[in-house]
Amino acid sequence: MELSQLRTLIHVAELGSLSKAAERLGIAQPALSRQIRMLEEELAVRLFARHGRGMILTDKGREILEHATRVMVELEEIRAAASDLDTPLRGRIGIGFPPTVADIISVPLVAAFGKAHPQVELRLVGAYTGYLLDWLHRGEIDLAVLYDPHSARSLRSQPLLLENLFLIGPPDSGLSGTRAIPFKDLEGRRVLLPSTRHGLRTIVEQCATEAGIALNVAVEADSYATLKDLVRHGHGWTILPLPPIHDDIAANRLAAAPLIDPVPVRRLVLSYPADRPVLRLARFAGDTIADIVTDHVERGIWPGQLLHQPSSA
Amino acid sequence: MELSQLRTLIHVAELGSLSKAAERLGIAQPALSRQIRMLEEELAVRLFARHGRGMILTDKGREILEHATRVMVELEEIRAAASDLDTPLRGRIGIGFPPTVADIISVPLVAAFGKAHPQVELRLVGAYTGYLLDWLHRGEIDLAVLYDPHSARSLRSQPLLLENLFLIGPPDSGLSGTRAIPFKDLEGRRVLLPSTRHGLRTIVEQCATEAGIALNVAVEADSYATLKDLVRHGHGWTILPLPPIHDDIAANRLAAAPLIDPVPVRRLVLSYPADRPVLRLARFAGDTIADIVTDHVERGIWPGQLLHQPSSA
DNA sequence: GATCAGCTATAGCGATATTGTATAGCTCAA
DNA sequence: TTGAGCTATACAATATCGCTATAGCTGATC
Repeated sequence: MELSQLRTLIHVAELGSLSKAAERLGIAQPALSRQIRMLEEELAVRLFARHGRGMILTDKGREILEHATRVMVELEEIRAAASDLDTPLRGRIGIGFPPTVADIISVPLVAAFGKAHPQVELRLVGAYTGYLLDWLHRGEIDLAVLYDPHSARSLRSQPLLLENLFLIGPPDSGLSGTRAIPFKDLEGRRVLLPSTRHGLRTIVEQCATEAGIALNVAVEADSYATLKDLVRHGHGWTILPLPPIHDDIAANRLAAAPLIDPVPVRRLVLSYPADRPVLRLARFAGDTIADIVTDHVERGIWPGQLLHQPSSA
Repeated sequence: MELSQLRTLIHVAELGSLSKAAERLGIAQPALSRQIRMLEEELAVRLFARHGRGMILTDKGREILEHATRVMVELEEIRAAASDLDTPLRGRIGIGFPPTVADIISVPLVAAFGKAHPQVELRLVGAYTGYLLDWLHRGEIDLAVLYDPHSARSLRSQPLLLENLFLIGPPDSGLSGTRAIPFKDLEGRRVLLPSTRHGLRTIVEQCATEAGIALNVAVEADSYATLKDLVRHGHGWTILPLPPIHDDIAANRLAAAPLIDPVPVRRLVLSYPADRPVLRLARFAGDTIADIVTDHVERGIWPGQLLHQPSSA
């Protein structure tokens, strides 16, 4: 096995043709034909099925291609390690967030990339966990911040934060950051919540069960903006994380109080596809996101309990 | 860069000598000298520091060696993929468990290896999470089942199970699997628990706080056997997972009841070091452990909530 | 300080491997 | 049927690799 053979395998697989690969690589077509033949002979395996106009990978060829690709990735990492490490990274990366998390993290994340790796093209995607999971699996994004899904085997996740949820009411509701409200006190009161397919709703209902009460869910709305508006106009209270409410509280449009007995929390994780190595670009993005989360929690902007060790800088 | 150069790098690094590597590889020493020189020239990096009797890796050389090793691992995976997949794996693997989990998993795990990969040498290690984490980091074990630690960045974890904890009393305590006990009922009652540095204790105290009560911890003991004995002899009640109690309940030596408001649970995860690729041996072990956990939960032997999708068999 | 053992590095040469050229042969579209 | 587009093989040319010979350095020993 030689690196040139693996390189040829990769290019022929992508182009479906020895002749096209020869043109791309600047090597005569018969040379590539023999490289593939010698690789197939050494492994005693048919990598390609030939037909009249080109060749396509067999199942076994596809499997071996994945390893060959990883070899190339490691060689790139070798070259990267050998080169000046301060050299800015290039390329593009897709990062997914739940909408409210995107609001918090986008600006400092873009600033961090702009400073360290200005040539990187960022693609920041805000969507709900179900969509983000789908895009991770399909390779349309490279990593995502997720509210804790029941992890598929194909994801590698590292916990970031247990995010506290707060009771949100109108400004004259008497709710205060300094006076915790027992969950039981919500019995009989009108609450406005996202729909049952929303993870936050599941957590709130779980807490109601633990507190031994039934919730009076007057309205379901999946948009935080809608929920906030309804609360401001006196249609009931809601339960949300604090960051999207921060400005409304400062402007005395809304009030918030912590909940206890029990304390509703959501688990935030950073997830990567498990079947692809985490490249330096994704690693930088993940580290930066973790640092931003840490900073926001430590400054009190984002109430919750950190679940990871901040990276040493 | 050529594979022969990477292979030479690996052997010279290990032996600290071109001459010794030449002897091992059956190639003349000047040929290896030129291979290393050409690799250093291509990468524009000093991989080795030469001295009078041999050569040792530089920091950069050590970093590049890790990638080179991964390349070799991927090549082995290519050869393995190419060969008959039913061929039993060989080698040795270290797997760590918390003690009670080891009791449950060891026999079916060894049976599964014996059937599919009889030539694999298993090393099953029972220890508490702190020790297991340390051994994972140091490479003394290859994967571990852990009660959910605050994950270090260097681990890749996949969730397995939310394990329910039960209230355990003597047979005449009136405790029954069919009658859940509210956590509040423990107020004022003598309870026997592991010490404060034990994860289970943390969870129980957290639940007590949520229930708004203080626990009367009469005795601390880290051994489940000791706790069981003390309970049997009427010194108080304890809170433990069900599997280690299973036989005692069947023999009417102990009684158990679920707890609610809140329900105490522990999160079980399967962890691998993040800085090493998961080889087929470790992957087989991980899949098998997940299957055993699934089987035990589905048969009711291990009460809890599965957190992963069972592998399709 | 001299000598020797143990090591790495380079030069030159022959053997081997790889690539390029020429071309045969197959498939498929027009 | 013809021609375009492709893969596969044979052979020659070129590049690479390993071997031998040996220079030079370091460090242990006497």
